[in-house]
Amino acid sequence: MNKTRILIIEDNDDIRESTAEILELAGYEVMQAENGKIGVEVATRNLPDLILCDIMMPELDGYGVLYLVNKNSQTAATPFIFLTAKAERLDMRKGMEMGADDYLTKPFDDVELLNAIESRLSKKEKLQQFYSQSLDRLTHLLGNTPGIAELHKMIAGRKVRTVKKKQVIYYDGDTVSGIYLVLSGKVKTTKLSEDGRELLTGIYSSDEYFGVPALLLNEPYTEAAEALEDSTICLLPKEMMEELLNKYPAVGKQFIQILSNNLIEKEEQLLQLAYHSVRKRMAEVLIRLCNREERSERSERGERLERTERSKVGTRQDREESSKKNNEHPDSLEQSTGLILKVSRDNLAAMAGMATETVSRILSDFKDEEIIERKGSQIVILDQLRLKNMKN
Amino acid sequence: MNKTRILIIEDNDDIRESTAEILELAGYEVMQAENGKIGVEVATRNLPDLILCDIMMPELDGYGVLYLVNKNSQTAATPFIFLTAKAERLDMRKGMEMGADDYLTKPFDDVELLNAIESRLSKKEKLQQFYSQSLDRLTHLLGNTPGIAELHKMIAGRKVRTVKKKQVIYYDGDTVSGIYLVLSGKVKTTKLSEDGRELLTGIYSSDEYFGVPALLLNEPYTEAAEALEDSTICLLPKEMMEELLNKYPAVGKQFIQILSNNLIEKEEQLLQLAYHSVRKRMAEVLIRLCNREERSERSERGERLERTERSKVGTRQDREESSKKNNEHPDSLEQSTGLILKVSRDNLAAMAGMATETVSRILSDFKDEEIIERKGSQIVILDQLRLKNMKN
DNA sequence: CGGATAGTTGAGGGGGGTCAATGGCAGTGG
DNA sequence: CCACTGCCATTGACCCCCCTCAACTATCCG
Repeated sequence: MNKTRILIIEDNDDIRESTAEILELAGYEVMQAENGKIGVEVATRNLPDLILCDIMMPELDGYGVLYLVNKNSQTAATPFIFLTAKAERLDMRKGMEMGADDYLTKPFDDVELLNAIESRLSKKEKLQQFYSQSLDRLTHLLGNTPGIAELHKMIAGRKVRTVKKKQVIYYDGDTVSGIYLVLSGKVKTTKLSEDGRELLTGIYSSDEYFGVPALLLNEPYTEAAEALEDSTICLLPKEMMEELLNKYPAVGKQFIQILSNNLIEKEEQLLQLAYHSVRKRMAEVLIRLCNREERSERSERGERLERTERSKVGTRQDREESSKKNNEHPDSLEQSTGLILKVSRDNLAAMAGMATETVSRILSDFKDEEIIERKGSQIVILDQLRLKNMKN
Repeated sequence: MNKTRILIIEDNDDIRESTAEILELAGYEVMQAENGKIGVEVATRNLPDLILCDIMMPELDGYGVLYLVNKNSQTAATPFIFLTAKAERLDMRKGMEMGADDYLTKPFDDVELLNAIESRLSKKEKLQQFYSQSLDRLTHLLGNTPGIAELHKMIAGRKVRTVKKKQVIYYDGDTVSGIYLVLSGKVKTTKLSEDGRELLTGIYSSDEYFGVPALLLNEPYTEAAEALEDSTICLLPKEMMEELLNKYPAVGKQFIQILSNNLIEKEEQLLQLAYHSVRKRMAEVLIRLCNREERSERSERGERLERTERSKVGTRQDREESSKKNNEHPDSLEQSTGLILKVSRDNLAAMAGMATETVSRILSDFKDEEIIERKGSQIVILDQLRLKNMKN
């Protein structure tokens, strides 16, 4: 096997050369660049396996490098680690949100450096493997017309980004660089009203796209996106999408379906907000969440054959799944009593457009009426039917 | 010029033959069919210029004939007149809603018959001419990529349907036969809540499509559509749309844009319904209506050169336009004070999701504050800015 | 184990829905 | 021409739903 090749972009000669030395001793092949511009050139020409990059640099700063590297499909999947002085911590978050994979604060010692690099390289491999599974799943589910296959090939080449719970992926008003696909975890999109209350406009889990309408309209986002739990997502850049849309009608049809579904759902929600009591709205929100849950459960079950090796990756996640299975087997029908939802009151309130206190009160009522049960902050749905027939 | 060719479909031999005789005397070329099945065959083979058709027939009834004739693109644009016994009046409405152009109640005399036929033939010509103008307009506006041109060619071949104010075009739950394009007039789509209150989900005027998501999802309508004023619309059947979508990415892109826009607008409305006071919501609804008005006004103005002959067709409509122009010229800026809106309180209430009484009250307040003025049941917008900055 | 964060419960008040009565306006028929 | 009728818009009275504020309790985390 070839040596792993690392590119260091750093304007300070001392730091760059000493770092390079450490890495060479550790058995890596090292390339050096003394500013961002050169760095990008080297990256595109030599396609390193990993990039270390300073933020503060003349000519082109670290953000610029990251942006350009991500834009180029050949280098986009390359792990990218920021090197940064301690004072720049705040800017770091921005860097992470732009798609950097990790960061090291200067001064760093040898161990830190090598650890970060190795963990990143191994993680990349794992994620790549994991993602290729969910890709298979997608392909499997959606059939395999010419355009869709291209779409998936494109997804395959993209960098997988991990976001932590509560991390913001984009803000309302940000310019759009592409469309996002959730590989694992959950992401919510929200709109803020002037007085600061938020409305949850969508929840997206595995295999779902978000940020779609903004991309296709070529306008800034009209909503913010935030991870509900630790998630892995994948950015499909605008240029690629447009090319695919222009070439393959099937891709367009795919998105038309998604948009149409969304639209109808939103109209239903409008009706509910307009004329239904909080009580009924709460019930409807719970049902929406149940349906999501059942759907994703079903799609997971359908795949269980082909990926028994997944247990190597997920640990906590698998425990959850088995606990769900217990509650699911007693009656194997759709009408599954005992579905567990994990949502904060705040998110429930933001979905139904009401105050968190009201959510609390209504859930208490539901519990008294034995429609639901509370397990800590989780909600167990006992009687979907009564939720569906909730009077106004 | 060739003789105009008329097809009579009628199972009663006496009526059919006597009618045929009258028509031949009047100089038409006549074809006869003694039941629906034969009628459809003759229609597709000989492509008559007009079809007269009984409703109650063995083998295939009038509705069936109409359905099949409309489905075939070669015959879809042929004027279609129902012949019906007096007792069947109620069924008639159904026939008209399905796309018949007129009906005659048996027994009818010669004059009635010939009048109906001639008026229909001349109207067809006028409409065809008018529509080809709005087609030009569309093509002009949207550029002329390969797919779009096909789309317009298709529109050109379609029958134009006229609907009267308050006439329902489709109901919630109806199966979808195609997508609608408004050529003139205004159409609203509404959803009904269980307790009968309605929410207005969209208003569509010239050159806008409605019924889009239902078609593209292949599911029944989730809303009802009704004409707000006398309108002309055009149905683009499902099969054709699918073919175009599969062939031309540009067509798909077009609809993606429409859907995305709709989606973002709906999300904005969700936010408003969730957290804004009725007062602010009312202001927002008025602004939405103003924007629509200004937009359609602008697109009309852009075209005024190419269609001076239009005054032959519209009479009432043109008077409206000139009255608008008076209120528009004083300041030629966008910020036009004095925009006139014609909406019923009920529709306003349905748009904002509140009670009509509340609409009344708020409009009264706005009038006191000199933000609007009332001219009969019309509303004159005096101060858009204050509407936009309405506090919550 | 505190300190923070998330969730629950109570009291109070106002925004906006409901019901009902009245006022305007257009269409209809005498 | 007016009276009659029916529909739509307006206004008032009432009161209930749900939001706000506030205090309290549970849960999670270092």
